[in-house]
Amino acid sequence: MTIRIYNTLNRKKEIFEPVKQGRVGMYVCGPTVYDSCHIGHARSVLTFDVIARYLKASGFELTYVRNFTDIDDKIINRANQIGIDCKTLAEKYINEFYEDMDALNVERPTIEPRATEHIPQIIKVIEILIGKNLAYQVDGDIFFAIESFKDYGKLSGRKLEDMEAGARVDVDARKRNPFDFALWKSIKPGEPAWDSPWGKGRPGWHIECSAMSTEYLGKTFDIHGGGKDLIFPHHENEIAQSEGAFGKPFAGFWIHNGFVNINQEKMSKSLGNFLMIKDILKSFHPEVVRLFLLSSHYRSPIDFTDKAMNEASTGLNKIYALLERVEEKKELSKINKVEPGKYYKHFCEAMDDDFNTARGIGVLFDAVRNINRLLDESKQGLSQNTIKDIILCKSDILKIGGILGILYESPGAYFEGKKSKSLEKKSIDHVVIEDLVKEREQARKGKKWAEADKIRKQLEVMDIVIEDRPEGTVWRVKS
RNA sequence: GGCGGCAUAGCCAAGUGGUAAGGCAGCGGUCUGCAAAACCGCUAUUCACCAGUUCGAAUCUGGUUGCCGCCUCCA
Repeated sequence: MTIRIYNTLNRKKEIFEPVKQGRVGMYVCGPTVYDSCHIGHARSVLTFDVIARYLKASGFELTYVRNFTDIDDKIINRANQIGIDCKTLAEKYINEFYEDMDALNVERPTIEPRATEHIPQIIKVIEILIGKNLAYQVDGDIFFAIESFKDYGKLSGRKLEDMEAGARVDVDARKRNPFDFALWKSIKPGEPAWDSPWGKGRPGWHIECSAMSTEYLGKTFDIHGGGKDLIFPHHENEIAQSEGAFGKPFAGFWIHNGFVNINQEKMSKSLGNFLMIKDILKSFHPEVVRLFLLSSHYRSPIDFTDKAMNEASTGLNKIYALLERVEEKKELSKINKVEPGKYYKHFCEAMDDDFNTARGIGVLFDAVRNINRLLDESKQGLSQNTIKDIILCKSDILKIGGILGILYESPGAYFEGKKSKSLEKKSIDHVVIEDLVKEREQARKGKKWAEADKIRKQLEVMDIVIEDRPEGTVWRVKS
């Protein structure tokens, strides 16, 4: 089984081969912790969460590093605004990040380093760069000299000459080239600072990732990821720093996820349309968020709309309803360890092709339909063969769910949770519904259809849907 | 100005040389007291447009149009 990954570095899909056979080192740029996480963060984090899960499931021993940028202009500004120190601010948003991502069932990376805890490593890299004449000091600031690094621009496909033409960059007369960037910034009043050979100051934005990835994954590692926007300048600069300092190839594969739009608009401060994860989770089940975000390929842009979310919700219901249907059959409850079946294999084929979760979700629905069909066809009882097929297929569904990070609730808990949440929102008592359902069942027993239908209508207004099954009546909340 | 991406049914979305996955919505059917759920069938002779390469293209090449992103903090 070979995995093919679209490598931003070469702008094509390439066969994935890690530096060390069987082991993968992956570094992903995490958030700058100065504000709550929005749906765009969720997409990035989920993309790499699924990649990490899949690599592990494929047998790789994975070291997954995702950093927190906990010192930076934005943090300083925000902290000063609110009147608290940077550390407290960062701590607050790191905790929020965990709350959001735990809610979204994101697995923790192997290591989650913070910039402020790696100042010595950062200083060391800067010293090497100065020693190699790739960086220069002006007052207490250190800048990287991009013209001294011959490969500058290879990730983003930029040429220095072209960039200078229509560039909009801060003019800093002290820089040799306008695109030179700060490795170290000297202390300013009211800013946190650390001792360094160049006096008190703090690291620039890009250097932390070079220092921390090297610390935990080595000078050359396999995968470096992040949002598309990070390609330039952030990742370009990381390459310049790391390859400049160590003279070795940095990351073998560069993976970048696409953006999330809101109703076809880019999320931006001016539009004020940032959708925060914690707010989305008030309206939608976390697995709906996952299913929605994973239903497009990670590199494509995706448009967040209520309609799309409701469709994802309908889809998730369908899968859980199937799982519940299987659970209700005693003869299907045997839990034996089952080898991967054809649906899981098809899913893996999709994932091997640049982590194509969209195609994989198609396979998931195929599997769901397959079991529903088998159950529909066996009204008279399940044959041994059918039982075997269903157990295998269900096991595939759960395996796929494990990679996508969905279907981890029991169907019962899932539907109960939905009911409670929906009824709570409408301030309707559970008991009221139960009573109406019982009343209707009585009416039906007496074949008083008009009365039964009237009650059903009543429930429908409350977004309650009735299912009369052979075993009895069940009610659900409309998705 | 420079760099890059995208255009597939009513909507969402896979498919990168071999004859259009999947989901939602809709219609017809099975089931049902009627429904709901589920299943079955139907719903793109066609993949923005034009030319070319090829036995064969949604897929490759060139061009046109339209949309979007990055180049400034941004996932």
